[in-house]
Amino acid sequence: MGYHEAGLSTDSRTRRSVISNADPIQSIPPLTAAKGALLPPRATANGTLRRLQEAALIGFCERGYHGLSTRDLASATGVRASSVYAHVNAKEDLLFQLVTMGHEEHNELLRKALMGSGADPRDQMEALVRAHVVMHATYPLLARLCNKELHALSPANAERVMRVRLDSEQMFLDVVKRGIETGSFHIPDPWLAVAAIAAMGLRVAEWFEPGGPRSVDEVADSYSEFAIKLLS
Amino acid sequence: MGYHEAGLSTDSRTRRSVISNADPIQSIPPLTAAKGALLPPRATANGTLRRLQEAALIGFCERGYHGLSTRDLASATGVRASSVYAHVNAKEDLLFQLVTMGHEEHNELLRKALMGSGADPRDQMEALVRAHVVMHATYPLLARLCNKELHALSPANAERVMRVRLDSEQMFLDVVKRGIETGSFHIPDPWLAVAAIAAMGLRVAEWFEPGGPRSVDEVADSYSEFAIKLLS
DNA sequence: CAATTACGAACGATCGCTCGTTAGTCTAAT
DNA sequence: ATTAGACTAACGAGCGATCGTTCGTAATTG
Repeated sequence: MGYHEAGLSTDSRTRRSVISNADPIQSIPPLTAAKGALLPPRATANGTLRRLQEAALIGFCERGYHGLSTRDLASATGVRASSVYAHVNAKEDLLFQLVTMGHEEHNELLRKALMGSGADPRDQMEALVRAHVVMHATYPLLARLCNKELHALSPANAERVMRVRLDSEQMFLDVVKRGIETGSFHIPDPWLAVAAIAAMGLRVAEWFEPGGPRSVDEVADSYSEFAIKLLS
Repeated sequence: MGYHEAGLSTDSRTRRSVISNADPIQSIPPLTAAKGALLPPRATANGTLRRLQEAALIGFCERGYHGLSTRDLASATGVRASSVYAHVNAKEDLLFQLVTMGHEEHNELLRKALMGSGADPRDQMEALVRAHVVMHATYPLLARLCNKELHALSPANAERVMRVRLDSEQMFLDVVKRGIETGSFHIPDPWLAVAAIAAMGLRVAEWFEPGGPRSVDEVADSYSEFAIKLLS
């Protein structure tokens, strides 16, 4: 069977016909064809399941979880709708797999960054922000999914994801608190600063393009510098 | 007719039964009952249309555009599904009304902030960030909708919204560029700094609670200080 | 009387998903 | 070497439910 490119047809859920002339001046960027790998190396699935995951990633991002039907998902994968269920138990499983993947990759990158940096809170924070930005610039679709479609998860699955998220947040918070104790940082509200720093990186996934004018490293450098300035 | 609270029933679109014990440790915050007004004063609609807008705002945020059916929307409004169409031509109209409202309110707040500040780029930036944060903390649901559900708009409607958005971005960019010229700011990449500063404020809508430990002013103060530090 | 707002019924389309079947592939016994 | 059986992944058909929307009509309002 030939490998179908994960191109999604026009949204079959918008029934009302729409005058679709006038290409938007700068609408949502066309994310159907990203440059690098869509999924991190920890995504071990291959074959049809892998293509399902990648098509789901693109489709959920472009249309939202409920906006992508299993038939369109199957079509983008090059398979029939019924065949999807030979690989997953439910549509939600795909979302959960992707969101889990994203959160665990993010958490591991942060952890490694922290382990690889010295004892200076400034170095630690730079490493954290760098890893945070690298994640969001390297896997922007996955990051977007993790931040926009959590509502479609069952409560039990959402809880598992949130646990990882809180753990990641705690890493930032611990570094900031220790930096205040050691006199490196001068901030009255550690949580608020962490929220601001994390937010900068999160948003990178919304505009970064692998082939664009800025390299991942340039953005990571700038943002870690921003973070240090912000904390000083 | 009694005013129905905009309580949404459990998601009727998730068919597969799910073991939903174990309340999530900190899942998506319950946004069904916000403290202040859901919509800015520029929302002139009253009566049923107003309640439709507010129920749509809550529902679209909680479940995504395609995740909220017109029947659930009507039910939350205290009306039948067919009655919705006495007030709007299509489901998308409600999303467009809300998203337009949010973007125009945001744009106007920025413009007023800029007009009310002096000639110093630092003051101007502080005013912009303050307005930016105030918007996202005062109308968090509206802000979330504006940043998560644009994909469900028709291309023509998305274009109109993006025009306002680009105009708002330009205000930040102009102030930063002039600040560099006057020697107030020292950064190599104005756009990147604007992206970072804007991102901090955008994220406020995801966690801010009107009755929470931090007041709107406190957050706005901190974030405008962050922005100045970041640009220096 | 005209306009507005609500309603129940129902339209065709699409939803997530299940079922029985089939073709291909690997293993193991003949 | 061949065959039997188990397993896999794909398929078309179709299930009941729900989708966004339309329509004719009744009640209310100015």
